Amino acid sequence: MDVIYSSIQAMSILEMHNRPSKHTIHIRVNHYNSRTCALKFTESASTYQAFDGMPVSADSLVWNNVIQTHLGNLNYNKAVTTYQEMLTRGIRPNRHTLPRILSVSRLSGSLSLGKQLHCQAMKLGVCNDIYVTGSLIELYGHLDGVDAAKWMLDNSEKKTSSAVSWTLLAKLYMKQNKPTFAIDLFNEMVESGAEVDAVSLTTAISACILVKSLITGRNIHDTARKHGLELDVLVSNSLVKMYMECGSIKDARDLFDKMPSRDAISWTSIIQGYVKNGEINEGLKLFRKMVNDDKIKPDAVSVSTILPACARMAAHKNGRELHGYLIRNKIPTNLKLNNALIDMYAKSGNLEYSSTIFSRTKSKDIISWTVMIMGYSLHGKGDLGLDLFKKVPKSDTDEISYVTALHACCTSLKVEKGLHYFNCINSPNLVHYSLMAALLARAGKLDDAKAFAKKHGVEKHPEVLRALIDGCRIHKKITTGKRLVEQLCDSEPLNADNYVLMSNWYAQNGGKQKQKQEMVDRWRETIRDMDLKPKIAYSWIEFRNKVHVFKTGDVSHPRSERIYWELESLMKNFEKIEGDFSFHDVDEERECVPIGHSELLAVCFGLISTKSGSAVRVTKNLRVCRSCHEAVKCISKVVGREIILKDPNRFHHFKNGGCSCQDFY
DNA sequence: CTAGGGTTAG
Repeated sequence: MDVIYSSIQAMSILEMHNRPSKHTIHIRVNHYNSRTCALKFTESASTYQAFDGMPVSADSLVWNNVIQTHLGNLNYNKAVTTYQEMLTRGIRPNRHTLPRILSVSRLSGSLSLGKQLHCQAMKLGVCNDIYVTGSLIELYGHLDGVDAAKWMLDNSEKKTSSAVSWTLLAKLYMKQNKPTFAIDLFNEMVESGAEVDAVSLTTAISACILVKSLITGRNIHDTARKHGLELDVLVSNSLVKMYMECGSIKDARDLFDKMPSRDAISWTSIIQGYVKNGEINEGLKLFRKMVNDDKIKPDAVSVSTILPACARMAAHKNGRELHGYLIRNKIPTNLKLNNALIDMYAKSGNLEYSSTIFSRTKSKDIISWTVMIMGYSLHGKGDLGLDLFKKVPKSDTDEISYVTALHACCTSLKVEKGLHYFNCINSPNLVHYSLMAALLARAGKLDDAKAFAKKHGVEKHPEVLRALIDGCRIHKKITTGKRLVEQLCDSEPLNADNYVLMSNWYAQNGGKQKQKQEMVDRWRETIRDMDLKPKIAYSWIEFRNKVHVFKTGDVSHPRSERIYWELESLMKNFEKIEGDFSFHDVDEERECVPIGHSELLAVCFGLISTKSGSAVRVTKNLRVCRSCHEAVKCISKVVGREIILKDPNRFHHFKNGGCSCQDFY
């Protein structure tokens, strides 16, 4: 209170006397390279003899507070004027003044002011103060490059350079995306005998996370142990995160369990780690444990780190549980959290909830619009998405919102509109190009699509090629498609999925059975010979708060036998209904399993586990294959239930023998 | 009287 009062008092005094002074000190602007500037400053030190006459005054405290207040209010000009006024009045700046005014010069982006201040700091004899050194490192680091900052640290008196200075510099390296430099710096610091503290360890550990080096991470863990800081909450939080990011869940968990006290960050990072590794069940379990056992209230931030995971996993019930938690505990939501909820519900198949939250969100930003439009589009409701896009304030649109507009055009096959929106984009990027190519190709305008790609010089790009291939698949342009797949393999020779695509192309379109099989086998061999690893297909479904995962031909599920029995009896039904229904011998997943594709297993598990009439929601990590798509259409009719299948590209709402994607998947 | 800590949605 006193501080505030004295600041106000000082300010009013200053304002009263706020007229130009007769003896303003003129400070020469130095343009020397920062590596040499300190020397030059010394040479020109005689310019600043004025300081010598200044008495050390208790008044500095008040002035420092005024500068501090202006700094806190981001009022840089006023801070500088105050500092000048201070000088003209003969108040000697001290080691508390310089860091503040140096921050002002850094934040206002003025290197020349900073250099003048550096010079004054030397003249005033405060240059070796650790706070002054720190702010100079920050100043040079942000305005004159990290090398200048390094020079600062190297030339500061080692005995005064605290861990803070080292850490500041390490942070600068990390901003420059040079985490190895940060790690080297940390090791140098340890060797130099400077005190190792929690923050410097944390910084070094986050550098390890960037380089994903478990070995380096373990070394730093050892250092932390030696200094007795292993269980410091800051250090162990970042170690837990490091182990998770570097792929050692076990180390992360061991340390986490050892921690004497955990905060919301500890819990959030271990949960996020599990979720990132696909172990969403364990993540949710820990979330409940955090709330119930540790009595920690996750805030909006920690919930919104977990929600996107639910969105990715399409774990609708889990996401809803989190949402329910927020409501029950009256946790104040913010726009980001609301957007994450809209996105989560849309991506996990519950558009109604999405649009409810969306319409209740008062101050929408462009992300709110984007996630909602994308939500509609993912569910095959491109028209609704486009209606919504019309309502987006024009000034808010950005490149990503146009991505959703084009996506919506794609799902509703609106070629003219697509072209119109494409022309509205200031600087289109590859995503826009490939969506446009996909739109044209899907609409059957394959030549236009190719011409479009060529015109923009993206005709060889994998994403564009994939879009064109899709068009060929839908419109049965078998020969053109094959050529494009070959091009795709040429342009990405190490992507196994391309050869899988090639193999499937032959399997589905390759003419005579024997010849077909030969080609399929040949491509399989290629994949094996090149030692490439195609993605493994799996599907999952939520049941009783757990996510059940199925791989192709999976027999590991406890109810496996019952699942296959169900599948076989359903198959008999299709034959009756569809006549010549049959599966392809090879599909997009490389496996030669006639039935037992992961999505069918998950669907059947859903059918036998939930009550009749309710919708079954399944998610798959790869695109659903054509035969499964047909099969699920039939199943929806036979069992009279809605089946919602999410693949990486879209949602398929199967109902009464049809699909929302209208076979344009 | 003062710097360095984890960053959340498309």
